[in-house]
Amino acid sequence: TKTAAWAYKPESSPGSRQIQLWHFILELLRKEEYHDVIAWQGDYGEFVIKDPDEVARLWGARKCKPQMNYDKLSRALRYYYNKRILHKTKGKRFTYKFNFNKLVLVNYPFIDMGSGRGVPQSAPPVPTGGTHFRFPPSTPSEVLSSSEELRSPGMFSSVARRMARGSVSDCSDGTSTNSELEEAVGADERGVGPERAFRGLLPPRLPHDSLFRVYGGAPNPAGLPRPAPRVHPEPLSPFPVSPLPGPGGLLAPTLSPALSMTPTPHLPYTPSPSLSSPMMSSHFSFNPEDMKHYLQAHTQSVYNYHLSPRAFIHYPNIVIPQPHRPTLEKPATHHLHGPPLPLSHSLSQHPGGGEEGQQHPSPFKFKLQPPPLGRKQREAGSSLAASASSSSSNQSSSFTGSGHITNPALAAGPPKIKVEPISDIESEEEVEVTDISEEEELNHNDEDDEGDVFTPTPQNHHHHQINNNHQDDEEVFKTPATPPIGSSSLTFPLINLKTEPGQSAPISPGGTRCIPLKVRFKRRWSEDQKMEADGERDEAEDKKVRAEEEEEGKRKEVERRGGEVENGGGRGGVILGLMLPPPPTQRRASSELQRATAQLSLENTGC
DNA sequence: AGCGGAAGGG
DNA sequence: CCCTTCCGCT
Repeated sequence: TKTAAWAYKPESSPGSRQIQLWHFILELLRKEEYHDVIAWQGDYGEFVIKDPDEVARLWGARKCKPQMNYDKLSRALRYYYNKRILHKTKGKRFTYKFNFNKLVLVNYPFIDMGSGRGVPQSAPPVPTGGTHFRFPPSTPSEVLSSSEELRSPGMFSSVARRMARGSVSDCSDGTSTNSELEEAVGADERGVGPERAFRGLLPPRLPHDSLFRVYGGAPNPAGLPRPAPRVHPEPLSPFPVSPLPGPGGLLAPTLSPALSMTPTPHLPYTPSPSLSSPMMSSHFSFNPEDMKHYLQAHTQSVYNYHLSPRAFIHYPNIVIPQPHRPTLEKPATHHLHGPPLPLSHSLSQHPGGGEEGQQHPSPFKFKLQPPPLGRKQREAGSSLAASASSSSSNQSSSFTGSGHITNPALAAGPPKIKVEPISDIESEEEVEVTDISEEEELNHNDEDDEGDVFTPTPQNHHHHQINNNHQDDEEVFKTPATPPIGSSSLTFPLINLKTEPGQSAPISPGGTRCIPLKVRFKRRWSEDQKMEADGERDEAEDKKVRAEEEEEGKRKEVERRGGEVENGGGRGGVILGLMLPPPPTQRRASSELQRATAQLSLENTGC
């Protein structure tokens, strides 16, 4: 369809037969068995290929390309740069970093990347950026774009089943290494399934991740007896689900990095302080009330963790009560303080609700959004003037075009840029999560976040080198923004919630108000952008990157001027999963739903 | 080590 | 589209 079709295709999803390299990488990353080969290391989303040859071998095995080697594999990885799925961590050998800014989970119904076992509950959905946030379709078909298999309503099981199996094995010889396979499959059969899906998939990060866990409503297929039990929320965890170490001793990161935020970007997972609040009911539903609670909890957590204001989720029309905090409290971002507020927000599970209706969980798939458009000139060696004709103007760019906002720099004719992989923009409709802009270098702490700060455009001065080395410093995490409200997308009624302009925005410890979605989105990208912008930008001043940046820059401009421009259209990101809350009618998915998460592994057929 | 163009395959 | 293969340049 118009939108990044390929991204939505099941084939692009984890678990699909046609595995994509990045899915594969993620798969390896989540498996402990491969920790000596490839593992998360460094910054958030950063991973190191410890054994390039082995990774290449595995990849080759999966793709049945015996001739695969790191040189080739790395070429493939480099193509991701343009897609913005990955980027290279400069200065670190064999180290790449996922641009989770661009990756967002889409439809991940219940992703619990948490501990395998337990799985608790899901968290309320956090809209990730898009301008139009859409709630989950009632029927799977809506969710699944076009896949035959996925489309059918009953398909959940089959899908789950398929997804459940996966392994990284060798083509020819039977060297298969799928350790989890059986387990997963077994689980699936029992109706459990997907919950473990993302386990280990992402880099460990802060507790907030759990907050974002989504819960979609998918129930496990027919009432299956739920074997194991869920875990309760960890007492110490602020959110319902706490990342408990998996059986393997590994803890499973829980959510998509894209959604997570953390004050401290360290690899090692650190247990979070506990927060549980009475306020949060144990179960989360997507009705306004619950939503409110959720938001409140979130807000509170933000406070508790001294997170940046940008972390506030802002749902339009919903006013989030301010957490009660004794005085302002720690504006500064230091370590967390001791006694967290109790916040519990476990989600629901009403077992009883009867067999839930059926909601089929949507198998989640990875959605990719096309990279920014923008650089499409390139080909015609000379004539760029007539560009309009040749290059298609994208819709998304449309708004951009409106402007007169041209950045001088941008205005300058972009040199040739290769469009190559960049897919064209997608339409804006859909669940796009686009519109996230980047920029902002973080000045430690939020601060300027407020109105959108403008991006430090590479105005040229060469800067420091790009090593990201110490970037640890900081990084406030960015929160996924909430859906734009105005958009028609909201399906459930939030309207009742009152909103007051004044109050609508939660205030950060520092007194900062909630920033507009757009801004927030922008912020989300900032981290990477920061790196990229500062670093890469310097180096790669000209190049495609530049084009992209420019585009973004324009966008920003627009935003700035226009204030909140609603649609953005912009660039998209790859979405790992977007969580869609269940429609009001079908809520209560409960635990079963949670379990609905599918196993991501891909299958490796014998070649 | 890493980058990215070019061509080709499925 | 998404690599895979080859390759020259840094």
